[in-house]
Amino acid sequence: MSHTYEFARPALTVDVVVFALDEDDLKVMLIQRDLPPYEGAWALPGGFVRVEETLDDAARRELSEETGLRDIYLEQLYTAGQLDRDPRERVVTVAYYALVNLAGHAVQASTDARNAAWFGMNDLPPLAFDHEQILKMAHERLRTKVRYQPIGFELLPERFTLRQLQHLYEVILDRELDKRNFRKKVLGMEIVKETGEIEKDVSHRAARLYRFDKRKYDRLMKQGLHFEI
Amino acid sequence: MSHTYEFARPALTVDVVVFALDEDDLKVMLIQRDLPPYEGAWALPGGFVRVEETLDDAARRELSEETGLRDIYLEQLYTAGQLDRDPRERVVTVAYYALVNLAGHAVQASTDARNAAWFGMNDLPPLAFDHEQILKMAHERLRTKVRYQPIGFELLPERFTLRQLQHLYEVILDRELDKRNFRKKVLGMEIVKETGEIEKDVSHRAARLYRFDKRKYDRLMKQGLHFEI
DNA sequence: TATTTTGGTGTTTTGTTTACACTAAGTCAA
DNA sequence: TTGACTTAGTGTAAACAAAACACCAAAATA
Repeated sequence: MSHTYEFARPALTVDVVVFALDEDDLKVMLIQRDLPPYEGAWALPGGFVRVEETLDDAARRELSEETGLRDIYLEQLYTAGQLDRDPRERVVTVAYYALVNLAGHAVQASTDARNAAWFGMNDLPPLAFDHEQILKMAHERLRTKVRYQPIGFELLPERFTLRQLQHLYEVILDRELDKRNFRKKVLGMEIVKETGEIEKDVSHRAARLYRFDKRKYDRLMKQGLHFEI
Repeated sequence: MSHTYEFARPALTVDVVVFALDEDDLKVMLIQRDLPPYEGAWALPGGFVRVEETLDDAARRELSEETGLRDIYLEQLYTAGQLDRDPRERVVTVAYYALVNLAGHAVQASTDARNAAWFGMNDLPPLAFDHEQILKMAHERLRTKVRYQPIGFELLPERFTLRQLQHLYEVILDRELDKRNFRKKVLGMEIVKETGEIEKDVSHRAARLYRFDKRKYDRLMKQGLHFEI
């Protein structure tokens, strides 16, 4: 079935920059394209927005179809509308970024894409379309936002050590932080809570496990308080 | 001439929240609709994105057609895609916000809209579509962004007094600032420059006129320095 | 049981932010 | 022309926040 409109309409897509964190650095999920244009090149997961779904729904659906990831933190980034960003026709894309903890979510490439894989931010292949630009913007947004919104926790397992949390900030902000000052600050804000447990299977003294206390955070923010790292 | 596609496509529009500042208050430009839906209601200026123009171009074109405003500061806000935001059909809109100084730009309602007018942010009429939500978001963005980006200057004439600048921040941030601390901070950052002139036609002691020094600002930012009010 | 690795903890110094009040310059009206 | 009024312009001290800095404890491993 086809659809006819009085005026020409741009196609509308969503693209998602999915970030994750491993021991060493920040990773992005990419998909190898199995269709022209840019056949064989790596690209952000994404696809067309259906007329009966919201933008957020479209982003979640594409992510689930192409990578198997679901129930993850997702936020709109910006909308790219250059005239020549797709060689076939006018395509406007709403870009999102997502944060996932590697431990909790196994990735499986599925029917839509030949291959899905994680790439280190310092080891990226050439990307299709304007995806390099979108990725750059997402990275920048993550860097600025992580400092005043507690989104970093989305990259960690539910229970984490303060070392892991500090490591997260060091990787994202790309600078070293002082252990004592960091712990003072985080614990002082009272937005993480001890679980009473300690980490297991490590070949050194085990650290306490904490979890992010969202209730407490929301209460503090309502009082006009301030989160900042 | 009509256009046919294999899959249904949402319509794509742009909407612009135009802010200005007068002596008392932050103002927004609204347009009274002369067509259904929401005939007679006030709405943000905006309209359909043409297939051969970028999103920014569409926003500028609509703004110019509907309000006569041109060459003003414009920045993308976010893209709204709820299913029911327009009663006629699925419409996705890319929202922008714009800043203009009232002195430099006379507003003229033109053919597209019966009427364009400024409204104080504390004295808004009911708005068409989801424009209230978009406006709220734009206001929030302005409040946060003005503190760490020198966009406030866009709301002032090219030459301004420190009193005007302080007033701007007080209105946008909705709190009083200390005169001495404010001046210390602004002059200390060295991003405004004395023009050597003083204001005219005021019925009290005339203040010095300054202008924003963009070159200096860019240089400071390149050195990794920080703007914050 | 000695060695290695990471966990966990306070104090001092430095810089930043806030609070606060008076004199100077010009306008206006009596 | 003088007195009253309005806004311009200026510095210091106190409070608070950020940064620098080093050692002992606990657990694992050889």
